[in-house]
Amino acid sequence: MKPGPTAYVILGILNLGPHSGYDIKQLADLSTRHFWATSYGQIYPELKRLTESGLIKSEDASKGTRQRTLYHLTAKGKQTLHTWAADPAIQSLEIRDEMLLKLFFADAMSKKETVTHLEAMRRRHQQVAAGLREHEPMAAAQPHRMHHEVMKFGIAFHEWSADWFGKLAKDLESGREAKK
Amino acid sequence: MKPGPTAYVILGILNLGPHSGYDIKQLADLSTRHFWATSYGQIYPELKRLTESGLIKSEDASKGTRQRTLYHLTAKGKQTLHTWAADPAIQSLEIRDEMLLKLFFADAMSKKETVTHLEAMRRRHQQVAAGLREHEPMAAAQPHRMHHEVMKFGIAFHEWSADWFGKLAKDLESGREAKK
DNA sequence: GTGTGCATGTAAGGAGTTACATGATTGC
DNA sequence: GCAATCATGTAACTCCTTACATGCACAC
Repeated sequence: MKPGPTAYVILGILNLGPHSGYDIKQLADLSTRHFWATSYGQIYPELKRLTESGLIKSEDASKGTRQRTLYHLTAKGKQTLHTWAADPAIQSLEIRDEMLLKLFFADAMSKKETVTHLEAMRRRHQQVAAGLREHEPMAAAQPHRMHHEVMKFGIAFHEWSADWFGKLAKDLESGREAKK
Repeated sequence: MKPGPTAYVILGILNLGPHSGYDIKQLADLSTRHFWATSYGQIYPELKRLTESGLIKSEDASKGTRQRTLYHLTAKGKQTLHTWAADPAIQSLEIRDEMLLKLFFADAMSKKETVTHLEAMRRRHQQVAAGLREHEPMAAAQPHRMHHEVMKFGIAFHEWSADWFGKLAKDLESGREAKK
């Protein structure tokens, strides 16, 4: 059983240093979340599998009676991570956007409802961009350039999207057609 | 059991006219695929469920011994579709991009590998945009404006992305830092 | 006569979410 | 004392993909 992308989220984070399952979740939420989300329900079982495969190793870091387990990459894990990352084969990109779906079927809406909907989409993208912006300083401060670049991509994408839907809303409202 | 977004793909397509399960798949692949993909494994069972819920109705359209079933919306189905579409509540947007994930963990790559990877990302987005472009005339020809607008958004998004990664690749290669 | 497209479906399995359960520590 | 946060995990469930199975019709 070869590891899926979620396993590589874990390996990638552990490549930055030893972390607990809890840590991994927090870090993923601050960084990879906007293009690859994870949950505890995936992380803990995956940590077990990766340990069994010898890609990571656990070490007890409990404090008193409070349990804590740190994981770190093994040489094999590091190797596996690198092999995966360096493989340039085109990988899947999947998007599931329910609002875009609603917009697509907007015949079922009045023009006014459509404009409202477009406004909501614009706001959503702006909010996501703002959320990412908050964490940007952190991404800028750490030494891994691509961490920051990927964050910048996320911000730029959501701002660009907000813009696009804002423009379409305006066009629709003013009744003009055709938009280059 | 309330219908999920995939059910609304079906309802939305049936709102355009009666179609078979096969038709629905073809149409979805040409239109909603880039932001909400579906497969036969979802469509056929869902058609059964929607029929049982009274949102759609089947009618036999076999030709000789060759089986064919057309489905069309009932009044209740039309109502359900409209209620869903008009609900402005912010809906989920999910992105899963394995290449972005690899890029994020690019510490595991050399600079040269990273540039190659960025180039691959650029090409991927260009290819997707080109694929959508092919279907654009069809989207432009039919009377539902939002069908075309959503298609235009897809094209613009992938072209914008291709551009972004192309620029980053150039920046990295020329060794310059900071990119506004 | 044969390959391509039309047409319908299912079974198995993988991936991921949600809700739940439990308990310790820290700061107010 | 109480709330928030740290910390680990599981069970049930939904959603979706993939692979398979079957067969007709039509154009070449």
